[in-house]
Amino acid sequence: MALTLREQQVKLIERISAWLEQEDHVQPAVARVLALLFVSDDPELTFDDIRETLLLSKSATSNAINMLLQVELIEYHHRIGERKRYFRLRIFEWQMIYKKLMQKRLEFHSILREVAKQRTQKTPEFNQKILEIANHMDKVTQEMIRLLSES
Amino acid sequence: MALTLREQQVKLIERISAWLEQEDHVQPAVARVLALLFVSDDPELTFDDIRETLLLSKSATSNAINMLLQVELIEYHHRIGERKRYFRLRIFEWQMIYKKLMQKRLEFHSILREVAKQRTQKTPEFNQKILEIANHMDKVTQEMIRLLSES
DNA sequence: ATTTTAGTTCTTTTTTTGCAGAACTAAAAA
DNA sequence: TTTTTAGTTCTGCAAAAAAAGAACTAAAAT
Repeated sequence: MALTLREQQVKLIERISAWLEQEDHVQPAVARVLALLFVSDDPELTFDDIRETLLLSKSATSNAINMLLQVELIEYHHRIGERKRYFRLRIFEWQMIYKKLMQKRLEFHSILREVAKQRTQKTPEFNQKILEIANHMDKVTQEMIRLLSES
Repeated sequence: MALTLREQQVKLIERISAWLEQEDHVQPAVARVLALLFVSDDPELTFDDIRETLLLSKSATSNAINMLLQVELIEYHHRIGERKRYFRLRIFEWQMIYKKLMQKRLEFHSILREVAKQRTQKTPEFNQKILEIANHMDKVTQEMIRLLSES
């Protein structure tokens, strides 16, 4: 049976998922599943708890859960003697999540260095500027990653 | 008349725009316009240079340019005696760009604090954990913003 | 005064995404 | 052995996003 959510819980789910959709371009159903795990009274929910509470189809629920598992934002475990999985947040390794975001930025800086190298040689100042910026952004990003590792 | 791009330039445009589309969810035409400004031999291009080189319609070009202007990733100026605008990258204020991204994260941390406050009181450890994480993420993010300001 | 330039805005078409629903599957329970 | 549980996978559709094309506009040039 579906969980009964208080009005404030519903509102928070809306706020969280709106943020995730707009800022991180997380797809709606995925955002709502994640949000539900933040606000539900029980921090561990089953497939059907999620499906029934959010009024999603099985396929949408399955997809959303598998996406969240893949990016390691949630995890599951079994309770002894039970078949179904209990899903919960994994945000407690949030440094890892932030680190991944930073790593992605580093890739972009590499592309920029490639650009600086391959550009026409007729614009040396511009090329140099791109290279400097790539290196500078890279240094700062590395520093951020270090900062996260210490946390 | 359209610019003639070397094969390596085309490949770089593809790499840059693919990254922007996948990691930053920038829409295709916008990503390509930005990419073109990185790789074109001339760092300043007109509306029609862009339109013809990327084979875009006027409306798509107009939209893409205006979006990039709005988020301050590009800027334009006029050459004396000429009517058309010359667009160029503004990535040289990249710290500002990164700062904006970080500021957005802070909003999410605020929502999390709200969650911790509004959750059921029956899971004090879980609530406390959310609060601690929000505060911790916030501190580190602020530190990153400071790091960017120094750069 | 009218034509051209450098775009913008509106409408339509195309493409992509997100989800529902049904059919399917593998393991466990009865 | 068959039935149930706990999902997954496939097909199709509706809505939203992205871009095209045409009509429009304001300033400048002729």
